[in-house]
Amino acid sequence: MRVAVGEDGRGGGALRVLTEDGVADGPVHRVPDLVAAVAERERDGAPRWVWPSTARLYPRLLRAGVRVARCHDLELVESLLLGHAGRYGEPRSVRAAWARLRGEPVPPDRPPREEAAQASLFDDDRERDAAGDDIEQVVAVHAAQRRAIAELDGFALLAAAESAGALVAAELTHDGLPWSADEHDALLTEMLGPRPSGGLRPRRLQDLADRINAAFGPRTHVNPDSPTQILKAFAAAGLPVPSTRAHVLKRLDHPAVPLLLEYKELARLHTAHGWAWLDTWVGGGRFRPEYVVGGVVSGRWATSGGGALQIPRVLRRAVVADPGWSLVVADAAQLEPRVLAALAGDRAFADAAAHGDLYAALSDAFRDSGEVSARDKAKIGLLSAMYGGGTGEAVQFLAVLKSRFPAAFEYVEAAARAGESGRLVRSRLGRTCPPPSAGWRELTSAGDDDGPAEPGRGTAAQALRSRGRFTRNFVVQATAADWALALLGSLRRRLTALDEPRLVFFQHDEVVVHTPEAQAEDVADAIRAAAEEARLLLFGDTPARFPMEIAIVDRYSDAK
DNA sequence: TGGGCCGGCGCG
DNA sequence: AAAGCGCGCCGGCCCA
Repeated sequence: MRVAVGEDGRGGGALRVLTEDGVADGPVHRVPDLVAAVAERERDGAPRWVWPSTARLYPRLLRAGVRVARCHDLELVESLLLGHAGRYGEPRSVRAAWARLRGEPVPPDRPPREEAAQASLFDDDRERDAAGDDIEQVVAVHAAQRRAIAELDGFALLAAAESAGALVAAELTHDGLPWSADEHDALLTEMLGPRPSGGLRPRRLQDLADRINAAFGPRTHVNPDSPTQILKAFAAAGLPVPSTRAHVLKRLDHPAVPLLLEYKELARLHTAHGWAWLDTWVGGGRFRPEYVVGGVVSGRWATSGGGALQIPRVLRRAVVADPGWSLVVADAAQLEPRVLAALAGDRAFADAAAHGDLYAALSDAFRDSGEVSARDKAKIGLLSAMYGGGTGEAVQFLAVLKSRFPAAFEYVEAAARAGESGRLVRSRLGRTCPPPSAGWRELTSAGDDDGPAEPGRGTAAQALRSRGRFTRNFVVQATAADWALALLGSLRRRLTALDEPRLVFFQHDEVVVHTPEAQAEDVADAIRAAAEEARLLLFGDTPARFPMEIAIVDRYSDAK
């Protein structure tokens, strides 16, 4: 059973029962307390909730202690359908979708900030009504989406997985990642010195900054945070460099270099994940980042604050399970090459990807050269195939891959050719890459491959290759995201059955579950089962496997 | 002073 | 050793 939901902007709303196809199957029920109404229906029957936006509605339900099993997120599905039709970036609200159905002018989406502010800003009923949902529109847009989905292979699963992902994302924010502010503070103090007052540099950073200045001599003054000033200082010292990136500096023989490298590393920790970050993002022993489902074209999630997907490895020491609880940390080993093996139906490759270390399994195709191990050659070759590299030694490694695994090789080559000719490519479940920009079409259609390039735009040949690399990678990265989303949905369902364990972190191909110690092994089993279910849902009987590396720990940093 | 771009680097 | 893909965030810096 499905139930359509519309909010009225005052805490109430409307519900309407639908058939699976989305046909209204009863009258509209107006309810004064939407949270209570959803809670009640979820208890007796757990329908699939059809609502405009999980990100807007579900946090309120969670705060009231209400969790739901399934939903259909109209805005996320609208985005997927628009993308499939090559119409990236068009408004995706229910209002906009309704207008498209009726051939009326399509209203633009409201920026997220305005949306967040809306609840508190309205001071009269008319404005509230304008911000609320029209249940008739909800029902009609859902029915149209169901019809469109039915025409597209894999899309029903994609819509369900994306919607389940939205539930997970809201729950991750609500539950939070266990985070020890004391451990974090101790780590910062160890590495940077005591917390400074005001906007001062921590002692260790100031000390390094002073020594860097001394290393450049008495007449030079540099702010180590300024790449421009560092470039000038090295040039003045007779060492012109193209940039101040760590790998460039490493090649220089100058006393400032080791100091600068250390400064950069510590300054990064201080500015990105220092005390200010701790104050802003950690409270009550939990880190609560905001995730953006569908925020990356490939279907990966983005974050809108807190940088949850860029937590430095050294900080994982601050992620500590509650007393009597454990963290179950699981990541999909070498997910992308395995996805390619399954996608391409490359028998030899999939067999190699059936067990254990994939790169090691492929390394018999290569020879150790002393400098580079056979395993590393296999890895470089694979990454080059998936990312579009192919300079230097990678060329030979690619050639070996091509002869050993022709189907996998051809799969990504075909995706690259599609991109270069301006066509769209899709993930296994149908998530579609954005079309090339008008500027790209203009630049590449003239046929002036090596004509004079306009400043800053590059040549047509560069643009073609760049688009080819993008679509080449898209098919693999987006299908890996399909798989991860399917795993997440399956795991969420299994954890609900275990009751207490909670998903607390998700990062592309890795999950962390916070669980009572006694249930840790059950959680590990649930993760393995979810990975297997995702494999079957996406690829059926492929011989490729997606092994999960699982660790049961008290601290995130103790996993691998 | 605030917006926007860029260099650089964290994560996968 | 870096590279080839996808992101977010910071400080510096330029401009209005």
